[in-house]
Amino acid sequence: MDLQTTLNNEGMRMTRPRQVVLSILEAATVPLSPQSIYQQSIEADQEIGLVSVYRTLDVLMELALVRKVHSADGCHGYVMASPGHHHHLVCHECDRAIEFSGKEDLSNLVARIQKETGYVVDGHMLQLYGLCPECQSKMKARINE
Amino acid sequence: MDLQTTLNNEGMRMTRPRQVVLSILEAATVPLSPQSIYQQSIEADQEIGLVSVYRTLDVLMELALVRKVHSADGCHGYVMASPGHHHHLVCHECDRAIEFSGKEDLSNLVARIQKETGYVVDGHMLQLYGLCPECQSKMKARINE
DNA sequence: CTCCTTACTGAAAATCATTTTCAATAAGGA
DNA sequence: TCCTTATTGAAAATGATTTTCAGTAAGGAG
Repeated sequence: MDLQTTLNNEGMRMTRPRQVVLSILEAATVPLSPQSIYQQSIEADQEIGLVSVYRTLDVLMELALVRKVHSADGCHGYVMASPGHHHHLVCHECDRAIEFSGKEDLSNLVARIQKETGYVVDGHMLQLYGLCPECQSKMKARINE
Repeated sequence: MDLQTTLNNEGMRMTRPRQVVLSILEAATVPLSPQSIYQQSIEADQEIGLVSVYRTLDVLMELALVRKVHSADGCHGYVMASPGHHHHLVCHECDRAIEFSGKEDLSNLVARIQKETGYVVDGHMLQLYGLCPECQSKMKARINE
C-alpha cells in the first residue's frame, strides 16, 4: 500500500510539503534535523514551511515511516525507517548513519534483564557509535602527513 | 577520592548549588530534567538558580558522574551514573528507571556489526523500555475492577 | 468535471528549553 | 585574613518547537 492510500485511509491527504519531506528523507544518508530538511527544501527549489516539516515528521512518526535518531549530545534527527526493527550505527566524525538489525542478538540480554528485574520489556533503542570506513582512511592519511 | 577533591584537582570549587544538585540526583529514582531538579531544590528550601542546574549538570557530565537518559519522545533526563558502563531500563508508565550492565551481551553483536559494516565501533547507547513490576500490578488491578 | 467540506498550509506569535552576559559573591590557596 | 578568580543568579539572548488563524487546495460526492 502506498503512502497516498495509507494517508487517505486515515482521513489525511497527500500534499506537496509531505512529498518534499519524504523525498528528502529518502535521499538522505544521514539523520536530518527538521532545520536541515527545511534547508534542503529551499536548496531544491521546493521550499516548504518549517512548520510543515515538523508537522509532516509527526505524521510520519505516527505511521512509523520515520525513526528518530538520538546522537550522543542529545540532539535528534530523523531517518526513514526500513521495514522491521532496526538500529543505527552513527559515525561520530561525519555523522553518516547506517541501519542494522539486531533483534536476535538482543533477545538473550532482554530475557536476562526481565528475569533479573521483573520488568516486562517491550521496546528498546540501541545506537552504536564509531568510525565509518571512509573516516578511518582519512584519519590514517592525516597521521601519515 | 571525593567530589570536593576531584573538583579542586580540576581547578573547580565545591559550592552549595553543586551540592544541592548532587543530593537531589542521588535521592532520585527517576531521570530528572533540569527543570525538575530546579523544582525540587525549591521544594527542599534549597533554591538554586536554574542556570546553575544546567551548569552543574555540564560539570557532572564532564566528570562522568551523571548520565543522560533519553526517553522515547526525545526528551532527556539525568541520573547518577554508577561506576562502569550501564544502560537504562525505563518504565513507560511511571518513568522509573533502573540501570543494568550489558557489556558482555553486546560484544557478539558489536563484533558482528563491525565485520559486516567496516565501522570501528567504540561506543553505544542502549535503552530498554517496559513496564516495571509495580505498574504491572496496577494494570492488573485495573483490569479486575 | 465541478462543488463542497475540511485537512492542510505558511506566517507570525507564543511558548519552552538552553545559553550567554555580567556584575556581585564566595571558595580556597597563599 | 587576604586575594584571586571560579561561580553564582538575574536578565537578556538565542534556538527549537508549538500554537493560532485565515487562506488554500485535496479529494470524495454529485
